[in-house]
Amino acid sequence: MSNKRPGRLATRALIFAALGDETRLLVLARLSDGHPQSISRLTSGTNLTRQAVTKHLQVLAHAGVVRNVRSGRESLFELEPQPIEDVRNYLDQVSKQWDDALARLKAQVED
Amino acid sequence: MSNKRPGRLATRALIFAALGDETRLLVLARLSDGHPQSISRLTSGTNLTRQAVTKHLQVLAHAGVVRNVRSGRESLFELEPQPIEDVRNYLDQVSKQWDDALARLKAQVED
DNA sequence: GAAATACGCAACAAAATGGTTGCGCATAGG
DNA sequence: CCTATGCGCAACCATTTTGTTGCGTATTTC
Repeated sequence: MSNKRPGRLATRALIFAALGDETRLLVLARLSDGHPQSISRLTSGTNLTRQAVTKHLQVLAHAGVVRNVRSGRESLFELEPQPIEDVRNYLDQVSKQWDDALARLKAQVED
Repeated sequence: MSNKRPGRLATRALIFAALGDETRLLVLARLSDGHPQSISRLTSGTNLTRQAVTKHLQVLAHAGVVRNVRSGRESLFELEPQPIEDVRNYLDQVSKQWDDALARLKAQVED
């Protein structure tokens, strides 16, 4: 029984990796206004080709950060907030662990 | 005068990219206890070579997520919380924009 | 129905990434 | 002093990523 499931850590790494590109952050910012947008629309404003933007969108979609909906001849993408929430909470947790650890170290020194 | 400065977006992309790897997330978790640790120590517990871990640490250091301090013959690494705070706040902002946008859309529909 | 728009698929190329091995140097400890 | 430990550097390799071009297909629009 090999565990083929990605695991939480791998999932988070995937999400972070998806966010680790300037173009994709730009796309993300554009989609954060709540309006689904087509690939062509998202392409305008970048200096890339439509296919390049398509690939970036697929990376985001594979990480679950974005969802695709087909409408007529257009392929619309909208933001999916849940994965972002996930990594946001994760970073909160890391920060908290760090703070707590520092507090403990400081208390130990002052003892 | 070309602007050589990375820019906020590029900086954030760099940080996210640094977090976008399972091994590096593991290292991060290990360092979040506040204790600086040597490369050899961080290598134990992974199935990688010391050089591989060194490269991962360099990626993290280049993103500013981690800081290197030399102590004798050991190269210690400790977590640097500021970049993590930065992207954490950024994700907060994205989430808020999304929520606000949805609220506006909903209000418009119910109108 | 013909032209324009939006897209998908595939092949390809260049560059970045993730990892290894081999080597040499510095420092700690018996 | 000599040995073991911890690192750094460089070469090298395989894979993935990032981007392009070319072409075919579906859907509007006139």
